[in-house]
Amino acid sequence: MSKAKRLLDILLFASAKKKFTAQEIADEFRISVRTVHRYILDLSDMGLPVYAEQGRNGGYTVLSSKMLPPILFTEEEAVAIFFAFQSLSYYRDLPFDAEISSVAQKLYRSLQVDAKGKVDKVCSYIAFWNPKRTIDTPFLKDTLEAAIENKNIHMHYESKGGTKTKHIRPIGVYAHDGLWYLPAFDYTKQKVLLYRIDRILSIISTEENKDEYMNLEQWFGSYEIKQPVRLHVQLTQEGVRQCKSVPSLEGIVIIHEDGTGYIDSPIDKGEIDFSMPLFYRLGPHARVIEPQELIDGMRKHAEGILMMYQDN
Amino acid sequence: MSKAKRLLDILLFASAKKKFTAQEIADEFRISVRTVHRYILDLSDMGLPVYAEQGRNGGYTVLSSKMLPPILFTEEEAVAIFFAFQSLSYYRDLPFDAEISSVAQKLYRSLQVDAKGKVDKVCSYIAFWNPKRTIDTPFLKDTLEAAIENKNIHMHYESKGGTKTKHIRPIGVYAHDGLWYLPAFDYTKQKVLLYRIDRILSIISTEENKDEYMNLEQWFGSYEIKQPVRLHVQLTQEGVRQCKSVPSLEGIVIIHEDGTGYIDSPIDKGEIDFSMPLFYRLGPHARVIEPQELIDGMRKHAEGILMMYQDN
DNA sequence: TAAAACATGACAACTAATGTCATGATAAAA
DNA sequence: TTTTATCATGACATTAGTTGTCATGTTTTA
Repeated sequence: MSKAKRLLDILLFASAKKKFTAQEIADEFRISVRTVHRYILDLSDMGLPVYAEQGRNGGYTVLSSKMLPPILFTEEEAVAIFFAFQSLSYYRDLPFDAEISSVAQKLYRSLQVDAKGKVDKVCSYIAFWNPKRTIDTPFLKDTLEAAIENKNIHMHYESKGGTKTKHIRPIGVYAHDGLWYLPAFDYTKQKVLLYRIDRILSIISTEENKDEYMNLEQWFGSYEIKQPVRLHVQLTQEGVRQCKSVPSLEGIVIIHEDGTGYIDSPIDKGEIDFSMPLFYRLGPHARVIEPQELIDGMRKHAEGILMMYQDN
Repeated sequence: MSKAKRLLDILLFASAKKKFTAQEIADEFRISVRTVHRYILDLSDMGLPVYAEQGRNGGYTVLSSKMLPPILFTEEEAVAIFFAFQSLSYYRDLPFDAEISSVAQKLYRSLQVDAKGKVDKVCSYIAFWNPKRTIDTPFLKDTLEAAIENKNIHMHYESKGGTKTKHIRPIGVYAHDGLWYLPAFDYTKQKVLLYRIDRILSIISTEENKDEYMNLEQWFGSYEIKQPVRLHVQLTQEGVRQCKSVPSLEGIVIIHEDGTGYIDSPIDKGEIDFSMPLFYRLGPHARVIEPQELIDGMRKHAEGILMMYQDN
C-alpha cells in the first residue's frame, strides 16, 4: 500500500478517534511505532492540528474535528459553492456561520487570480434578496439542534398576549422572507403551531424523545383542504398574468386562447382571506363569481378605504 | 521534492494549460519523459479527466476546467456546505446547478456513515422556504452571463401590453420570493427598470460593452429619487410588519416603542403606482396622509370594486 | 523509581521512483 | 510513402525514499 494511502487512512483514523497513542496506530495498521512517529510528523507538517502529551497517559490528540479526505474541486465547482453562500448573505443569523466563512477562506485562498475575479463577479452580480432583518435570532442554533436530535423544548415565548411558557416538540426550522420559523407540536394546545424563532425569549430545558416524529418535508407536504370552497373567477389577460405569479393559484389558472382565463377550483376556506388582497388589487382584471364571502370581503374592504379617506 | 508535491504541481500546471505534451512537462519540471507518462497515469487514476491524442500534433488534453489543489475540509464544514445548498433547493432554476450537484456528490461520497446521517438530518430539518414556482426561467443563465460579461441584450419580453422588443443593459440578477429579477437600463425608456427573467421570451442578440456599468451591490445601494414626492403614512403594528417586508420601504419605516410606526420620506413619483397595492391591501393598518395622488388612486380603485360588485 | 508515553538519531533492509533504452502504435506533415 | 512527433509500455539498473530495529533521551504520573 502506498504511503499516501496509508497516511490518509491514519488521518481518518486519527481524526475520528481524536486521542490515541502511537502504539495503537502501530497495532491497527501493523507498522512499527517508529514509523507511526514519522507519519504523525508528516501529517502535522501537512496541517493536521495534532499535539503530543508526553509521559504516562500521554499520547496524541487531534484538535480539530474529523477531517475528510482531500477533495479535488474544479474552479467552476468552487464558484458554485460561493454562489450558494451568496444565497445566505441576506440572513442576519445562520447556523454554521463559522464553518461557512472558514470554507470560503480555504477555497478563496486556493483559487488562482482569474478565478478570484470570477468569484468576485458572481458575488457582485447575483443576489438573493431578503428583507435584511435587524431582528436577532439568538436561539436559532438551539432550536435546530433540538429538532435534529428529536428533543422537546420548554421555553419562554413572546406571543400576542404577552410572555408564555410553552412545551413543544419541534418539527424543524425554516427561513422565509428573512425570518426563521419553527413549526412544532404544542403539548398544551394539542396541535401543530408555527413559532417565530426570534420571539423565543429563553429555552428552559430540553428532553429526549425516543420515537421519531414528523420532519419538515413531511410537514410541508401535509397541506390538505379541510373545508373546500369553490373559487370561481374570470380573468383578463393581465389577471391571468398576475395569478400565474401567485404560488397557490398558479396551478389552477386555466388560460383561453386569447390570453384571458379563469379559475374554477376548490380551495380551502382558510385561503379566502389570503387571496382577497390579490383579487382586490386586480380590480377589473378579476371578476370573482364565487364564493360570496370573498366578494363581501372585498366590498367591505373597499368601503373601509372610502370611509377612511372620505375627508380627503 | 516529494512525489506528492510534484504531482500537485503538475496537476495545477496541466489543468491551467489544458493542452500540453509530455515533453513540455518534462522540460518544465526537469524530469524524464518516461516519468511524465507515469505521472499522467497516476493523475488519471486519481480522477483527473485527461485524454491523450496520439501522433504528430497530439498531446494530452485536460477535459474539465481548472482543478484546485486538494482541500481538506472538516466534517462540520462539509455539513455547512450542504446547509448552504439546502437554501437553494426551493428554486426551480439555478445557475451552476450541475456544479452544485457534483460538489454535493463528491462531498457526500467522502463522508463517513455517521456524517452522512448528520447531513441527511440537516437537510430534512432545515429548509429555506420559497413559493415553489412551476414557472420556467430558461434565460436565467444567459442573463446572468450577460450581466457578468457586461453585455447588452436585445430580447422579446412579455409585459403588460403584450410582447415587446427590449434593448437593455443588465445590472445583475437577483432572486426574491422564488422569482428571478433583472434590473437593467432600458435604452428606449432611458432609465433603469426591473424585469422578471421568467417573462423573457427569447434573447435575440447580445453585444459587448467596453466600459463598466453599475453592479447589483451598487444598484441596491443607489436608490435615487428623480421626482421626489413626500410619502407620509401612519402605520399600525401590522402595517409596520408588512412595510418592513417591502424592499423599497424597509429602510424608511420608523417604529415607535409600542410597535406602531410611520413613514415620512421622499420617494420617487414612479413608485406611487408600485406602492398603491400595498397600501390598499393594508387598509386600516396604513393611513396615507400624503401624497394626495396615492389617496385618489386608492379611492378610485375602491369605487371601481364597489361598482363591479354592486349587484352581488 | 518504574512505567508509559513521545522524540530523535543511526543504519541496514527493503521498496518505490526514476532515467535510459527499446519497441510499438498512431496521425499528420513532408 | 516516409518522416516526424506524439503517446504507450516494458525491462532493467540506478537512485531515492521508507521502514524496522535498536539505542538514547525526555516528560509525566502512579
